[in-house]
Amino acid sequence: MGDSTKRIPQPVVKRLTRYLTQLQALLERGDEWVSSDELADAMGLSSSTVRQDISHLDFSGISKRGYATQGLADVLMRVLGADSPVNVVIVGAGNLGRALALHGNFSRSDIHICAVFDADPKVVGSRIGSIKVRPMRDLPKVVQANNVGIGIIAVPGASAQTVADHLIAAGVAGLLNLASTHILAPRDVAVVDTRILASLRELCYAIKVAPRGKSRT
Amino acid sequence: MGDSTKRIPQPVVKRLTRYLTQLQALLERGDEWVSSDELADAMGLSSSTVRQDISHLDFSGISKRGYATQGLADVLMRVLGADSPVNVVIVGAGNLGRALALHGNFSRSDIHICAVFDADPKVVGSRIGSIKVRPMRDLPKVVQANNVGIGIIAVPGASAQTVADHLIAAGVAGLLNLASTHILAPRDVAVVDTRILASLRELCYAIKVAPRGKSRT
DNA sequence: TAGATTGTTAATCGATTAACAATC
DNA sequence: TAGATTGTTAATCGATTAACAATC
Repeated sequence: MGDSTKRIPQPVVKRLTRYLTQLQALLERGDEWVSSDELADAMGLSSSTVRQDISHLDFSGISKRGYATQGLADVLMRVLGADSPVNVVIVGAGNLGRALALHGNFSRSDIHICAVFDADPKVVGSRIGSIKVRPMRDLPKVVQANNVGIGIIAVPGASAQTVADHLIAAGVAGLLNLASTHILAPRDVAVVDTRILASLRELCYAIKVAPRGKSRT
Repeated sequence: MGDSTKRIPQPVVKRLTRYLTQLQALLERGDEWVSSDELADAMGLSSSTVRQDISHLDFSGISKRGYATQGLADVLMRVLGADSPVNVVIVGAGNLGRALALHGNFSRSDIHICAVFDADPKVVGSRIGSIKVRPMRDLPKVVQANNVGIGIIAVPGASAQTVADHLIAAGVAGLLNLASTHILAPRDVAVVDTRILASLRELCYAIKVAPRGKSRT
């Protein structure tokens, strides 16, 4: 039985976000029930892990039938905080910042991008879709006025820490760091690094130690 | 002492890629030596973890002085496969694909983006920087001709699996998946998900359970 | 030398997996 | 009912941390 008072471990939270994505796909297909085994198969896990993870939630499946897709999705939304909208700002109106601001998935979700900022006066004032790029000095004002919870850092590594400091000072509670450098933040500010370049390096290592064709033991 | 025959655990590889980034920054600053403690501080780890990680490598520090920055960087490059160039293709010439193709960091590294593909005939033929967008039917040819090791999936979730299948059939050994859906691949193909949307959900959870100001125990 | 820092072992911690009784 | 699937406990596995002797 789930105990909503306990903090859910990070690896479990990571998987829960994936379950939610998967459940939403199942809902679109009209599947009313899903078993731990089906979920596990779809995401490359064992059914044991899935059940263990779900046991962190305040939600029960039914023997022989599995989990109610809609019900589980609802609980996950609530637990992950995906049921209440979050305001987000993006700093950096370069290619990556633009791509994120235009990314359709956000508009369909509870994540609302309410402003894009850039330090370059030449970029300030231009439009990304329906969003106007604003100067950095507006940051504190916008963050406070819109109760912005998350700042997305989409600037080169060299300025990432400075931008982070500004966002933290403005009052955001979480940072999504798209730059490749590590960011230092006080403990009460959550930081998630996407590290795309690092992921590529991981891949390079993986294909080096286990090239295709060479079967592993 | 490092044993180059043993596979390095995934969490360690992840951190090694970060060490490399950090070391390269230190090199630019001209630092010749770095201690486990300094590295740990810069990345929010303990010095014990850093030493433990480095012990996987065939590299020794020197008591009282630490690690030779250049030497450690060199070994990391070799171990991670960052010393030999890798050819990469991007599938999807949308905002995200374009952003990646134009991303400066790659050109400065051993990662070489040699082609961008798109299924949309309206996009095929257009240019992204110096790269021309090619039709999907050219994929197998290009992958084989350039010995492409990694395919980057920058398409919407709905077509991600199809694109993955094409890339796998063409012969890539690794996939970087920027779509939010999970991808199934044979065991000899490495897959790394970036899951930007999932990272944002993680952040939502983090700021929900531990909002700023509410000090944790 | 004395002190700082590595390399490594052992202890702790936490996550995953296996197994199975409970149950629909 | 018989069989499938959950929920949960216990066992395993692996990663992190702590500690400290070796060493420059």
